[in-house]
Amino acid sequence: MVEKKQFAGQVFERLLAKTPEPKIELQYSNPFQLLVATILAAQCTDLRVNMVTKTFFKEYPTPAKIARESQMVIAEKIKSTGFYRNKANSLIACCQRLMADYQGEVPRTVGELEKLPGVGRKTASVVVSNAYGVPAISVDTHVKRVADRLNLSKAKTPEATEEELKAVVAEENWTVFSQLLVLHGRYVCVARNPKCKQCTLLDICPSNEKVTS
DNA sequence: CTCCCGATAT
DNA sequence: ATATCAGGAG
Repeated sequence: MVEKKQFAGQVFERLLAKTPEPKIELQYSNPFQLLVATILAAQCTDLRVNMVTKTFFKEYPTPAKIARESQMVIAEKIKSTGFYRNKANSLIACCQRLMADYQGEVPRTVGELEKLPGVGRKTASVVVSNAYGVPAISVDTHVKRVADRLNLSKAKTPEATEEELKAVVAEENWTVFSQLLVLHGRYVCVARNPKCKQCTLLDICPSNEKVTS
């Protein structure tokens, strides 16, 4: 446990040295936009979401309008993010709930957010940490993979990984740590051919010997 | 555990 | 042409 905390701290320091200000790549200018962008980001790259939201947010600046829109109309506009029917339904239902139960505001806790349609634990954590400054570790596919390769977690589920990471990282660093792992996973410790040669963690990574590139 | 889907890397 | 990417709901 103690060694694991030290190891996590070492990972944190090294990644932070490379990226002093790790920030989320989704573009948004308020909690509502971040919520919408993150719902659209399910199984989709942030880059593509940004292409869609750039115009989508001009047309739908608040939950009020989405809540009254038809599924087909929304679906058409978010099509390129994939799973567009599901996401359109989620978005509309989510905005209806925002209007009905939260005066159009985005709730400030993971618990409340998770109750919203289309919002799972990963999305809720992203919103709460980035929009409201609540410490959170959101375990997406990148965090899961990187934590796994670093043996920081051998958990099977994202929920379990989240708990293991929270146990070895100081709470005030949760959000930054989480974002560092996302960026590291997205650009260096990628799924297919991890770029180990240019990895700042190469010498301390338990998975380094198996890789060549 | 299966379904939902377009975009991009190979 | 096909494998892989990237979360949530039922």
